[in-house]
Amino acid sequence: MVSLKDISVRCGVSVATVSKALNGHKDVSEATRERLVRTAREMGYFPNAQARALKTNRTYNLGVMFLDEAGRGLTHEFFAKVLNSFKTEAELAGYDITFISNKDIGGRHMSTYEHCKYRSVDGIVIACTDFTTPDVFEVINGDIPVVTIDHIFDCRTAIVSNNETGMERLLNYVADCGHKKIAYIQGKKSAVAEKRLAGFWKACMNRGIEVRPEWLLVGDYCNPDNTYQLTKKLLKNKELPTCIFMPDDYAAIGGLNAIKDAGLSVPDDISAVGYDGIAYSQLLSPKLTTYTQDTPTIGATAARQLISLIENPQTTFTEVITVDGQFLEGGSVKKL
Amino acid sequence: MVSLKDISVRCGVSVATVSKALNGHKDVSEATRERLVRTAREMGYFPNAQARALKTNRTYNLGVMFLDEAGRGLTHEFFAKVLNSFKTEAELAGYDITFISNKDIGGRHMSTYEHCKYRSVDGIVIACTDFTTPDVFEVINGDIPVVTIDHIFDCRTAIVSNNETGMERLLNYVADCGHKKIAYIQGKKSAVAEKRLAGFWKACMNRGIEVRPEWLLVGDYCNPDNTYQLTKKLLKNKELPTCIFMPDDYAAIGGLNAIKDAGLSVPDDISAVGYDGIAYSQLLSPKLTTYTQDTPTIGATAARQLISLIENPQTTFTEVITVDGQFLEGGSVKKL
DNA sequence: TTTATTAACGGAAACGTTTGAGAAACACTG
DNA sequence: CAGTGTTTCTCAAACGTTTCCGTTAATAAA
Repeated sequence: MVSLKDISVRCGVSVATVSKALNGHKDVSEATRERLVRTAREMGYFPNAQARALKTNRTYNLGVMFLDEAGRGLTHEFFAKVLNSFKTEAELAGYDITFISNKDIGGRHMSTYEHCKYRSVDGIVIACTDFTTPDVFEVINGDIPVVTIDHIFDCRTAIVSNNETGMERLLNYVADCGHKKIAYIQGKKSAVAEKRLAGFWKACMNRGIEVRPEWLLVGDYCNPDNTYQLTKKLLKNKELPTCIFMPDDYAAIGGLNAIKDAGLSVPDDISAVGYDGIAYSQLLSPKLTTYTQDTPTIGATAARQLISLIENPQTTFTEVITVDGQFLEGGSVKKL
Repeated sequence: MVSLKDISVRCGVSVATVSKALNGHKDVSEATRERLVRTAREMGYFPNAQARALKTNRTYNLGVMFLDEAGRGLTHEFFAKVLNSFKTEAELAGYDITFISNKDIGGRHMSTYEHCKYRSVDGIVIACTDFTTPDVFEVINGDIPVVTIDHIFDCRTAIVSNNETGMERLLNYVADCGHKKIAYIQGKKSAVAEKRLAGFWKACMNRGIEVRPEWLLVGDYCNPDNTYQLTKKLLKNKELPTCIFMPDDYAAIGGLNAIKDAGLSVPDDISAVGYDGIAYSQLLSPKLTTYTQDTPTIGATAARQLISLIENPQTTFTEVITVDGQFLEGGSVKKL
């Protein structure tokens, strides 16, 4: 690989001058800068990322902390989509991304935060299903810039999906369709689950809809089997709800199967809604009525905020940014 | 961060000795090694990855080149699953992964290979839908260890799914069920598509099944809309096939919808099979009969091979490793 | 006792950058 | 013309490692 030194000997200047010219410093004449930049290009020069990082403590690497209890990781569609847009936006600014996690390296255990230090990432984005682990706390309390997704910590920037208003929107639609007997299967205890439940309650109050405790179940996100079981249980009640809120689109598939297996049909006998707006949901028939999370914006915003935090530490304030999703009308809710 | 120097002053030895002790060199006494290792642990020492890389030209970073024409990236389930197991296996050996691609950084365009050089990755895994791009060739012809997934280059290790025998297995099952009139929608031109088609032809020959040209269509992988259209077209034929081979499970959803929209039912009126064995396929009703690709093994094998190539360049030979999948019987094929 | 060998450790250069402190040259001010 | 600035460039140290080579002391061989 061609180094600064190679360019400097070719052009008869010092290494320092080449470095400054390429980095746009002021104390180098326009003529020599132009000459140096040109030969650098001709010789196919690229800065050595390691050497640069060693000097500047800036790696142009962003750490990505993705963790879900099921261990689906990248297979989790929400994560995958957010990561995809995060990555795209980060690369636009010259950053690459590195997955960080706790791991054993050379017999020595390394926490996630230690992993970050080891790799010297410039910033970290956290998107976990569980934000209460020691690993998360260690990162949050560390001195590396952090943005979190769908969870709010004090003094840290957070990008959150509008889970509360999204769920309100969904319920209002269902109520508009004339439904009054509504069941709700929520995902596992988490900030997201609480926000959605809050939106559900709030909207029910507003619309004068009674929320029956026996129709309020706690299950898992992204777990069709679990939702299948819970839906089955729900359908054993004396009085059936006319509409079921599924934890999310993917889990909903299990719920829909349970309804079908019970000899009922969607939406004629019973209606259902999901959450997320994943691609699959629109391939079902009927299409699932759901609320799409704006994953492209969430990921891109997270990247922009994180990079701003890194590059302008003094002028960037930690804040909570809410990203609105979009209601998606399918055919899974019957108009009564 | 605590450095080798910090440890050396604390213990009253030279930096060189600390380095050697921690790296398990022979010329340091057992007593001092033990002492140094202990205090290193106490002081929370971790090697500085940049400095080490600068000296050794080893970053313990593996480059991942994922590219599909649709730009789905991580959202592509096959890629996501392979990457997941690749990552897990790599981390076990102390490697992290970096996504590599061609990009513009600081006004200067960087090819994928240049990106690799810039980041000094130790090895590269390529999993693309299109292996004929200049970017791929540049990487293949470069001097960094490479393994490819589902595509074979001369003198490069490849991990390939058993697309040919997998498809044979699938056709044999369908033939066993009594089907003789079979349609086949293949994915876009690629090594994978060719292998599968070869398996299909071969098995048809063996079973004495006639392959009619009007039942042989070329479409896209992972594109339900496209498969919907093609299936619709297929169903307009005078004589209908009794079974349709869809490009893959995900695309199959579109195909199944087309069948349903034509007023036909699966498998009573027409049978269908997919390929891949994605989770979603088993949530359909009827469950899709398909052939599961062993993504965990593919990813893990790729990682192990790549690391072996890096760490034992002399004893590791480039080879083609075939990973077998598994036939998955659903209910989408009618027994005639 | 002398010599050769080995074990344990230190010195110092090197990897490719960045950057503050200075130096040389020149132009301006009063 | 002395002093002051400005522009443009070089020097050299530093970042944290690794590794070759040299040194010392101790031990084994002769």
